[in-house]
Amino acid sequence: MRENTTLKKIAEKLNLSISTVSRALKNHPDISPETKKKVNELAELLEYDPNPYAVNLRTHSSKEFAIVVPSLSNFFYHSFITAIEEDARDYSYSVIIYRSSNDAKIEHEILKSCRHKRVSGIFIAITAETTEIEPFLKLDVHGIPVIFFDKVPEYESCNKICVGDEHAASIVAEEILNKGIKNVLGIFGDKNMSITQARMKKFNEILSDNSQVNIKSVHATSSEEAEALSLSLIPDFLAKKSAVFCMSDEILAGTMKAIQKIKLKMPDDIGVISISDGMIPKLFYPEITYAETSGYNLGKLAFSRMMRCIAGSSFAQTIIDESKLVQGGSI
Amino acid sequence: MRENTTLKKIAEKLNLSISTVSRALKNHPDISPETKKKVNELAELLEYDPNPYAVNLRTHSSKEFAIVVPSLSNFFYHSFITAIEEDARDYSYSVIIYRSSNDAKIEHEILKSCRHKRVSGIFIAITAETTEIEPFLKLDVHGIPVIFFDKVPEYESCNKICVGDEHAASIVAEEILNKGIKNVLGIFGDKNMSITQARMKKFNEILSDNSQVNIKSVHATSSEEAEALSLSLIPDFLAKKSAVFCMSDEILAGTMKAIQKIKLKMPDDIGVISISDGMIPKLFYPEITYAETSGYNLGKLAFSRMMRCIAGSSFAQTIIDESKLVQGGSI
DNA sequence: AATGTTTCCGCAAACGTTTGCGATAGAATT
DNA sequence: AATTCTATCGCAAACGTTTGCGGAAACATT
Repeated sequence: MRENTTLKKIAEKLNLSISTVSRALKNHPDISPETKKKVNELAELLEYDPNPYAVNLRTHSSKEFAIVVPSLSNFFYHSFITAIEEDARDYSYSVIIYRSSNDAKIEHEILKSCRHKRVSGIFIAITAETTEIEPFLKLDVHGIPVIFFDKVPEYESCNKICVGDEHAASIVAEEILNKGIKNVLGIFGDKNMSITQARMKKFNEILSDNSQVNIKSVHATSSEEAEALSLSLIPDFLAKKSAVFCMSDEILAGTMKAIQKIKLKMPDDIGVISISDGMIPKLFYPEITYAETSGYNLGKLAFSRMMRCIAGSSFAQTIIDESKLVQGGSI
Repeated sequence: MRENTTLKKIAEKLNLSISTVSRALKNHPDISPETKKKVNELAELLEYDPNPYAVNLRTHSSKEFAIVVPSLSNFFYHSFITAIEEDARDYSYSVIIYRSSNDAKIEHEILKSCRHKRVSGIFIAITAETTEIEPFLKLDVHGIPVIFFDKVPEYESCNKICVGDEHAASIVAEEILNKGIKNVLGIFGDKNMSITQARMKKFNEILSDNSQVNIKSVHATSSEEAEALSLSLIPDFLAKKSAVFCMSDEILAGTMKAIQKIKLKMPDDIGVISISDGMIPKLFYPEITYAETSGYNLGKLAFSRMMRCIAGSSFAQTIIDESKLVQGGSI
């Protein structure tokens, strides 16, 4: 096992002190140009790279961000991560990705590890079962900023970056009105999730304003359940100009299975519209019209908020990212 | 910013030396049971956790694995990561995930970072443009085992865990023969990729043995290209008992778009079969029959290989994971 | 009572940096 | 010629651990 080159080695070869080498490498004004040149050349040759553990031990700063997500099999998180990584690179931070598996215990361990590694900051989408926020506040006490995104806690005074659930639901509802749809089947997710409540409230609100539209809302907690509901309910909707709204990708997947099974054609037999990050909707023909929730945008917003926190802003803020309608041909 | 508790603080409160506290915490036989009890209790109370930077600086070991993948939006890698994380937890290793974005330069930086962090080991699926393997060999010199998976280099003497491309292609071909298909359109990926060559060779080999089957092979490098090819070629196949084989999810997505566009019914109008991790095939009705390449299996195999390496095995090995046919109803 | 064994614990060095401070030389100022 | 600057550099402490070694009791053996 070959050893890494250290300041000490460079110092010995050049007959200098360790401190001089260290300063030369960071372009400290105390060091003469000639010495700097010599040191830099040898460092280059020996492929010197500072030992991050020693640096951190000394300086208490790690120049790395942590991103914690419940799951990775998700286009939305993937594009969020992409956005963060892009920006982080510009500021020469590196990013490490953690996966909580939607398990509060694992999440807690990850947090602890982040604390001890003294990461520079944490971006986190909490698990569905996360109830305590003290651990997060504790991180702030330790000087590690926490930016919540997507799945955020109820707690008020913390930094949250969310997709605009109300806004997404509203542009979907508007589109339904525009198309002159008279019958709507809305399939929503788990009743207890705040995302469900927000999307459903706004959606029903807008469509109820228009007395000519007939709405039926149901809940499904899995793709299979969405499929079963679609199979049993959609046939009743075929008589008149109608559409089904799927609140999420998971539900959309189930509904599409049913539509294929009954051999319905979009948009004539039935319209389909959803809220999505855009991956699933593009697998079908015609492509599904959807309100796009952009993980990428969210990432950009989260990063700039993070940098502000690191710069010293202790002011907590909730930022909402609005989505835009992407036309498929399904409605 | 509150400070973390250190050995020193515990030592002072208990009027002990730092070394005694350290040893007590690791249950060293030199320490009396009473002292151990006192120390452990106070450590618990103060939420002591060793500073990983100090530990690493001292011991040169980090107890963490790195997983490097080109992309995260991929069910296959996701299940690979899941498998590694499960096993790592059992051995109290933690895992950090890096994303190379299919960029050799970024990959190289990640590798450097891994080296300086002295991760305990690296699991990596290399980028399409990775040509040099010296950096990987250098890691081995530094005592960091590297296990390649999925996308592996040509280089012989290294540890590789791959899906059995030949085997997957063969069971797909067998299924085509079983179903009595006479006309086959095979859509393969980029000609230059070894995975394409392996799958195509075996596929054509088996079907050619059977003189009654008529095969046409084409290449597509994107989902859109696959769709275009499907649109133009599939109509010619409708006359007789025929099927299309999609080498990958990307191609399958394009082909399915075309099939929906032409309004064909599976399996009567045309059969569809593919090699996949299983996510995309389940979005359609009927579900697509596919040879399953399991990231999860690969992960388990990779991990046990890794542990053997850490235990000292310098013997390089290539392990092939065979896949199994998952029946949909598409052929 | 003298010696040998345990049992329990502390000293101090080391890992590789960063950084405040002091030291030395020559140059510039009186 | 005595003094003050300035430019360069080195010393040493600190970050929080781990660990070889040695030391002092307490106990057991002659």
